[in-house]
Amino acid sequence: MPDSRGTEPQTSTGAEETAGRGYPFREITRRAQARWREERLFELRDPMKADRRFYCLNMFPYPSGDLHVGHGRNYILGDAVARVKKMQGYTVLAPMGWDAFGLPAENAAIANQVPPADWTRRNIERMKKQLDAWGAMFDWTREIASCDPEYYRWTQWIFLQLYKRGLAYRAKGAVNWCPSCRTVLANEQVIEGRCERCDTPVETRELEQWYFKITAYADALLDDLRLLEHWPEKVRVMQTNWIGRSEGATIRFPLDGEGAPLEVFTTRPDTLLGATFMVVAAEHPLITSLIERGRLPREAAAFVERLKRSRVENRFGVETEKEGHPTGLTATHPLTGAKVPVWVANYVLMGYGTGAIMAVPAHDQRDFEFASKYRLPIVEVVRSDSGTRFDGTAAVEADGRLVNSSPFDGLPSEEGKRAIVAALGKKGAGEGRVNFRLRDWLISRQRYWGAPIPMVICPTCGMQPVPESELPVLLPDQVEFKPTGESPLLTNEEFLRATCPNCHGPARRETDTMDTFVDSSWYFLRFLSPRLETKAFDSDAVNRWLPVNQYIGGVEHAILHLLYSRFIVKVFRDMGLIAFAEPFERLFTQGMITKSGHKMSKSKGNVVPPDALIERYGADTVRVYTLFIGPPEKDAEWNDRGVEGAYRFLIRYWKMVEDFIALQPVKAPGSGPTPAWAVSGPSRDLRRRVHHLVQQIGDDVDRFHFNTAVSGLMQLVNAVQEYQAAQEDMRAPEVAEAIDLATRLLAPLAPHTAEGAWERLGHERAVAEAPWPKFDPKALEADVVRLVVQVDGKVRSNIEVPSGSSQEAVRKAALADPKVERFAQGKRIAQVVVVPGRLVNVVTAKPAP
RNA sequence: GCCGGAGUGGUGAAAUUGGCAGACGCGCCGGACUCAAAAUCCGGUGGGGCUUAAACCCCGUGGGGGUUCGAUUCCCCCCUCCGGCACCA
Repeated sequence: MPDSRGTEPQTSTGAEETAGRGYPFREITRRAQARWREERLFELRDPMKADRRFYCLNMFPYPSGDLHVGHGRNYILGDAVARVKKMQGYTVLAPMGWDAFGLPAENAAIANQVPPADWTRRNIERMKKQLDAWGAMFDWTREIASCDPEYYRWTQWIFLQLYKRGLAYRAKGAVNWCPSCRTVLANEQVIEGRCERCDTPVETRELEQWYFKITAYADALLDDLRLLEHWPEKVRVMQTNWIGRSEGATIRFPLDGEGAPLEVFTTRPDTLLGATFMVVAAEHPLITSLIERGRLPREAAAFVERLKRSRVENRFGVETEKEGHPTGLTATHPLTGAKVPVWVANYVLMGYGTGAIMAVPAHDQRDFEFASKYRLPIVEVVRSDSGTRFDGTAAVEADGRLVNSSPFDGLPSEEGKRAIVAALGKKGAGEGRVNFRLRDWLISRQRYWGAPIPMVICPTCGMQPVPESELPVLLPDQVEFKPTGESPLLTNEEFLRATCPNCHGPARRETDTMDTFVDSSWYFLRFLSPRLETKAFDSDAVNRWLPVNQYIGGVEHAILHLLYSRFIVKVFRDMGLIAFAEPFERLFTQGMITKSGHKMSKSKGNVVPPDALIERYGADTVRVYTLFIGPPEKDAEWNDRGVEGAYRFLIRYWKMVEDFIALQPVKAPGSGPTPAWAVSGPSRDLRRRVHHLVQQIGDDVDRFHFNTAVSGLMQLVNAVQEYQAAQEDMRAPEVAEAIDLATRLLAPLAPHTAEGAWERLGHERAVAEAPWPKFDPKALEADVVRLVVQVDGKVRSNIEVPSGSSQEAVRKAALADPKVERFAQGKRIAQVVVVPGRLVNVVTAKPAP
C-alpha cells in the first residue's frame, strides 16, 4: 500500500558531530543551490535557438510518496550526464515530470477517503523536495504531470487519432483480469501469470475492451531495433523475444462434415507429410460450435469444461501432463488425402497462431509425448545429415533431408519448406505466413484515476468519438471511492450523461480510463512545449530536439514503456507529425540498489531513505557514494560504511583546496598566461599524473563508468596529497593546475562541493558553466619509460629506457638485465618480443625432448 | 527447454585493442596522537613456500582443454548464479 508519510531525518545530533572537520557542506550546499536557481543555469529558454543540443531524460517517476537511494541512482546519473554535457558546451534539456495517474492513488482514496488528486499532489511536492535535495538540476519550468487536464487532454487526443486511423478498436476476447486491482491488464503487465503491480495471480475473462493495434507495427518495431545500436543488448533481445516473430505457413485441412476447413500455423511446413493428427485448443471456435450443436463426444465436452474452468482461475498454471480427447472429427490431409483424427488437448493454446496445430510426433517433442500416450501413429519425415534419425524414443527436431514424403523425398529441409508451401498454394490449401507472439495492447482500465477514454455510447448511433473540440473529457471530482471494485466513475450520474456527437440525442459516456502506459508513451514530446494549448506538442521543436540523446531508467521498463513509446512514435511519424522513427537514441538501464540482499520495499522494511543521509553527510557524499558503489548498470548492495568513505574523500578534497588557498593570495588558477611548466622533478611528475587522470576520468565519464571516474578523482587528490607530504612547493603552478582540474572534474559528480571550492578559488562564473577539462598531451610525455620485462611470458623485471628508444636498444637493455640473464641462463633465446611503451618478452627455446 | 548476462582477495570492485591481475574504496592488522574513546594521520594487507630479515621462488581471475611469445580478455566443452521468454506449434 502506498504511504504518504514523509520520512523525516531522525538524528540531528549525529549530524552536528560530523558536520565539522573544516568541510561546511551544509553552507556549501545551500549556497550552490541558491546560486544555480538564481542564475537559472539549467533552464532551457528557447528550444529553437540552441545549436549544440543534448536532451538528457530520466524516466519520469510515479509519485508514490517517497524516494529511496535506489531511485536516487537514476537521477544522480542523469544529473551527472547533464552537467558534463553542459560543461562540454551543449545546451542541455533535462526536464522532469510525473507519471501521475495510477492505481495507488485510487487505493489510497478508498482507504482514507482522500481524493486521488490531493494525494498525488502532496506526493509530488514531497518528491520534488527530495530531488532538489540531491542537487539534481531539472528544468522545473517544464514540469508536467500526466494527471493534469492540460496533459491528459492530449492523451485523449492521441486516442482519437488512433481511433480515426483504425488503430484503436473495441473487441471482445479473453483478457487478463487482476482480481485484486479489479481491472483488466495488458499482456505486458502479466509477469509469470501474476499482476505486475500487486503480484496477484491473474484470471482469464471474456470481456469487451479497448485495444491499440500495436501488432500493425510488429515488423517495424522489430526491424528498427537494429537502429538502436546504443541500447543495451539485453533490452533489444527482450523486445525481440516479446515480439516473437516466426516464419512458417498456414495450412488448411478440410474437415469431414464441416463447412470450414481447420487452419493451423506451423514453422515446419516441411514436416507436413509427418502430420498424423490434429490438435485444437479448448477455446477454439470449432469446439464451441461442436458443443453448441451437441456434437462433441461427452468425454471431450467434460474435459473442455474442466479445462476452461481451471484456466479462469489460473490460465498460466503449469499443466505438465498432456491430456486430450478425440473430437470425433476427421480432417483430410491436403496433400496425401489421408484421414487424420482431430483431438482437443491442453497443450495447445488459443492465444498463439490459430489455436490449432498439425501434430508431427516424430519431430516435435510435445506431439511425440501426446502420440505416445494415446498410441497415435508416428511417421519419420526428416533425417538429419549427421545421421541422427528418429528411433522411436524421442522426437528429433533437426534439419536434414525429407524422407517418407513422396514426392519431396531427398530435399533439404529449407527447400522442402518452399516446395511444400508451393504445392499447398496450388491447391489453395495454404501459404507462407509470418506469425507474431505480440498481441494488441489492451488499454482500457476499469478504474477512476486515469485519462477517460473519449467515447460515448449512443443507443441509436453506437460507439461515437468525442469531438476534439470538446476535449478534455474531465475526470469528475464528485465520485465515491468504495471497495466494491466498481469504477468510481459509475457513481457520478452527471459524468455518465452525455450527448451523442452524431445525433445529439442522450447517450452514455464510456467509463473506462486509459492504461497509464498510454500517458507515458508520449510525455518526452511534451517537454519541448509543456504549456502549448493548441497541440499535443510542437513538431518543429520536437524534430529539433529528438530523438532523446540519453534516456536513463530501470530495466523493468524494457518491454512495457519502451515498446509502447516506440509504437506511438511510429504512429506519429506515419501521421507526419514527427520526422524520426525512434524516440530514444541512447538508453541506459541502471541496476537496482539492494539492501540486505533484497530490492528495497516498504513491506520488507529495508528502505534506505536519502533524507537522513543527506542531513548527516551532505548531498554530495550521497552522490559520490552512489556513483562509486559499482558499475551503474549492475545491481549493487548499499553499504553505510561505503558512505563514510565517500565523505572522507570529500573532506580530503576540501582540505586540499583550503591548504592551497591558505598558502597564497587568492587568484583564479588557470587564468592568465600559461605558466612555465617544470621540465623535470616532482612538479613535472605531478603534472604527468594529473593529466593521465584527466584523460582517464574523461573517458570514464563518456562511457558511463562513473565508479572509476570517482576512483580517478580520489587518485588525483592522493597525488596532490603525496606531493604535499613530500614537502614539495605547494606554490608551484602545477599544484594550482591540479586543483583547478580536479574541481572541474568533480563538478558533475559532487556539484555543491565543487561549486563552493570554485568560488573560494576566486572564480566569478559558476563551475557548472566552466569548460570540461582536456588533458595536455605534452604533459603525458616522459623522458624515460618503464617497461615490463618478461621471460617466457612471466614478469621477471623492469627496465627504464629513454622514450623513443629503438626496438634494438630496448632489446639490448632487456637482455642485459641481470634477472633476464639468470632466467635465460643455459637456454637459447629464440625470440625477443618488444611491445613499444609496454613490455619486452624474452622467449627461450624449448629444451629438445 | 530456448535466448541473454555474469562468475576476479575478507568485501564493493578495477584492468579501453590480448601485454605488470587486484587500481580506488570498505573492512581488518600494526603504529602515532589521546587519561581514554571517537575522529584524524602513517604503515601493512591474494594464497603458499623459504628466510633472523631483506631478497627470492611457486600458485592464483568458476572447472577442463585450446590458440598465442603472452589470456581475466579470444575459441571449444562443462559447472554455478542472475535476468528474459516458455507446452509459442
